[in-house]
Amino acid sequence: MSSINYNKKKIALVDCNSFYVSCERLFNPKIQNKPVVVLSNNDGCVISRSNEAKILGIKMGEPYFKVKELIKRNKVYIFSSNYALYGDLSRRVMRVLKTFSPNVEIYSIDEAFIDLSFLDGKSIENYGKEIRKKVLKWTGIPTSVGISSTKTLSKVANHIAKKEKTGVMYLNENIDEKLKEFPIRDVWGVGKQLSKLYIKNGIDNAYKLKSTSNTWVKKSTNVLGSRTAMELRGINCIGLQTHEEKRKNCCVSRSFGKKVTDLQKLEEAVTTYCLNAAEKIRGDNQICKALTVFIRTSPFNKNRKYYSNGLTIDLPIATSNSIELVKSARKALKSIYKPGYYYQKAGIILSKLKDSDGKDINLLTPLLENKSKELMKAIDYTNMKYGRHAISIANAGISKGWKMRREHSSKIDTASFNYLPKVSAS
DNA sequence: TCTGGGGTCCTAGGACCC
DNA sequence: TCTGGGGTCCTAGGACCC
Repeated sequence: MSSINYNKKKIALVDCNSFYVSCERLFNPKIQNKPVVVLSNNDGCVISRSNEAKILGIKMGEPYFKVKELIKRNKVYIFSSNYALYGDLSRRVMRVLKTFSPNVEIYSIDEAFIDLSFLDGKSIENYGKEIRKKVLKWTGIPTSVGISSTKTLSKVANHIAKKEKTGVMYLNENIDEKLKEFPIRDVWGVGKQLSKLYIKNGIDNAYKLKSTSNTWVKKSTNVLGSRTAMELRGINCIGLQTHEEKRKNCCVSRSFGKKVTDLQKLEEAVTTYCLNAAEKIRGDNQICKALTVFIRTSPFNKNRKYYSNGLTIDLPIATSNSIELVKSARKALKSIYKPGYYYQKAGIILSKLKDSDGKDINLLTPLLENKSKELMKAIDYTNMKYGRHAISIANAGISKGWKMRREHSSKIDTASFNYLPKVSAS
């Protein structure tokens, strides 16, 4: 007996192909059809690969030093990541996507869910093609479009679309056949741990998870696990989030280019991260009530003792004031710092964020608070105009011996006219 | 020698209260 | 000798995502 789905949703997942690589290619036509990778901060890991690079066997997230030889041998083009560029191009892509439906959820820097329920089943595949065409024409970024009745199924459809010539897949018929070929570890929401658990219980593809009793799934995993299984059955459990919500935490952390041993260098780093984070939350009109500082040595080096620690300070008054935050951050750092270790990474998390609507001004120090607000505005403005940290607090240090490596940067800045991409309007 | 960064959500367990 | 139970709130840690 076939069930009838009234008001069945049609959700498209648009995913930019090898997004960071595609961004670099936009400004460098020579690397079309060539193997290309983009490295994470500090040139640590491979985080984006062109198809040619994937074929060479370079894996996602692989440490750069492990594939360095392979990369050299095959003349793979390498880029250090340039997030300002990718963020800018992402916004352009999303702007185009919003012309296709009033209900768009920007899911990540290179992905968006689009509600296409207003279309009939016949026109939907063509609509997907139109989306791809327009995004490519207006931004130069290639995409894949997967469409189905739930977010989880549209993720599956998108995987399949990546292998289709058209780049579009409407998963509506023979769903079970497709799910039988779909490995469990590739299902959205199934990570390493769940994958292990499912396979141990004989569930090695998406179809088997779909057919497993919900009671078992819920008992063996949690509500998220059962939500995934339900979505595979075509039942919508994960709603479309069409308005952007403000973040609840703000973290700035970096690995160091060289290991750091002394407190002063750590202080410089943590101060810089703190200034960054404070600027970020002020940009969103937020204030924070708590702050965490963490430091750690390398978890990979088996020859040295591992140390990892963090301390959270509950602030007496919620604030976004850089000076206040830096003061607390330094205090936290001092109490977790231990000499004799080779630190690899440090970071700061601003948490318990809330909107700063002016009501939060402390009654005891309204004058001071207002003054510092003006000061923060001035700092943000100057940094925006003259480059990041034209103005900085003395403790941020000048030498920056701990700064990260970025040896392969394309140095493209979309804010500069010299680098505007040429898009053909044919 | 060299292994990213920034998020979200859920759960178990402790603290606390009556 | 006998040492409750149920509720709420918070947090740390884990799992997941890109």
